[in-house]
Amino acid sequence: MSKLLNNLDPLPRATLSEQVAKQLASRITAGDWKPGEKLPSEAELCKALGVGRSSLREALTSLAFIGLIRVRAGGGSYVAETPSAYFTSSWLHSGTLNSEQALVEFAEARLILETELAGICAERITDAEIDELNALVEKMRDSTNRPDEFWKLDLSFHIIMGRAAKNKVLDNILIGVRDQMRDLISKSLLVQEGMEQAVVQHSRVLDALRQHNPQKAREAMRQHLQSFQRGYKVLFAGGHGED
Amino acid sequence: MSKLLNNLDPLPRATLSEQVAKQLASRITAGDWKPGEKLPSEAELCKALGVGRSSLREALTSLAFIGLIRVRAGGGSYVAETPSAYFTSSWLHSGTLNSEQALVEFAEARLILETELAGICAERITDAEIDELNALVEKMRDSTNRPDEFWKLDLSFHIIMGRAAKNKVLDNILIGVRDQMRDLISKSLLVQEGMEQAVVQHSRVLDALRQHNPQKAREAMRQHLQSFQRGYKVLFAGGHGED
DNA sequence: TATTTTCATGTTGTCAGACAAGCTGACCCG
DNA sequence: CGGGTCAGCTTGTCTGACAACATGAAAATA
Repeated sequence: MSKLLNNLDPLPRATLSEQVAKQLASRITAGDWKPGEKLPSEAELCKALGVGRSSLREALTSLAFIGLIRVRAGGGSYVAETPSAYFTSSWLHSGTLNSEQALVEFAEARLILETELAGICAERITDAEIDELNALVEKMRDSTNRPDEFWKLDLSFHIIMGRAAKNKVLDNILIGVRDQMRDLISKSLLVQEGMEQAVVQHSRVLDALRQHNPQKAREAMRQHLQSFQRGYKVLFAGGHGED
Repeated sequence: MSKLLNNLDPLPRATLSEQVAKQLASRITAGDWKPGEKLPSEAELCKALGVGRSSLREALTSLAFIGLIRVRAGGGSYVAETPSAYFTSSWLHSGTLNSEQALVEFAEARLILETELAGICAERITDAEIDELNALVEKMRDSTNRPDEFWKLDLSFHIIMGRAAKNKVLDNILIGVRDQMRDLISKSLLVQEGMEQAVVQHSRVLDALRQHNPQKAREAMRQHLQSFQRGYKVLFAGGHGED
């Protein structure tokens, strides 16, 4: 039931309004329209894009909802001055992760976030949560020959840690960042002895958490992620030209 | 032209589809429909909410765009199993920042992010960027009697630092977090000698950046933010019942 | 002339209807 | 019992219509 059904991209049969939304979004982030500038009217955009008003409006309301644009009834649509809100959604939808630079930045962000999270987690984790993590590590030990199974356990470990840190804000941010790197994470485990290493490293992190030692937890997590980074760098250097 | 036009909430003249989107979103996050569950059909929702299909669909496509729900053509709408993407937008639209707990979490997240950002910034900042920051600190020195002016400079300082760190991912995350705390940040400067302190602390951070000393930069930034936290804690303890 | 009022025009908000495309389950046939 | 067919429901998209709103120009007023 779960052979290799894991990473099948749900074939991009995107709806029209979604395509329009993405296109407009990338146009805006690319700078075709700058913050504060007025977009063409709906009628013009419809004609230019060759879509009906419904589709266009669904796209515009989506962009307005995430705060990329601002629409004034009767007055037109404007690129928001502070498109701060956009950061998550833009990652999600416009595939920023193809450039190596973006990848490096994501990895760095994850390293920082996950390291510090481990630190505060060490201060706040409960015994029950420690038991959960322990069970996971045990399972991981038995799954080093099943990559797809293993990577789920790996992810669970980090998710439980996120909960155990008792900071939903950080947890959510980290979930978003991880989500962006999902494919990469699962692939990097396939590199050489990625999984054996990961087991050892996770159990080191767990030890530090068990001792409620933030400094040690941070250090263990940092080592884990750095070796992960080495893993995917090999991957990236090796398989360059897809899409 | 800019007297007290700063923090005027743009009077919630919300569009119908926006109201619907928010209502459905809060229903979902509240657990009325759980991840994986099927929402009622568009026709039913229209009748229940008393809105036309356009408005409802604009709401649904917005929620689909941010990944809260998944819509299958001909098959219905379903709450997404992994609503991770939602975190930003949920902050933005449903005012999560009223509870003290959320506030503490945001402050902690900001402390971590901004501290680490200062660290990598120290490694990568250019001379031109240092000059920019220096000019800002000078201006701050002369603005300790104009809070609204001062807080803009304060914000600019952090924004330039964000750029100088050369990591857009972290920068964007931090922008989002700061955006959530915007009101709080500006208010906390009014507390006692908030601004005089801030000038000193910013210049300490700047010194560390000028020396390209990550450790020192982190420490200076941590002190800055911790004193900021003390500031707003006073504020929060003092003025409890607004709204 | 200077200021205010009015208003025509363009733009967005919302509704309703129509049809295509897609999904689902029941029914029927081999 | 297995498999194909089809009716009915659901979403995707287009079109047309009208209300609400915004804006700038023309007109009325001081």
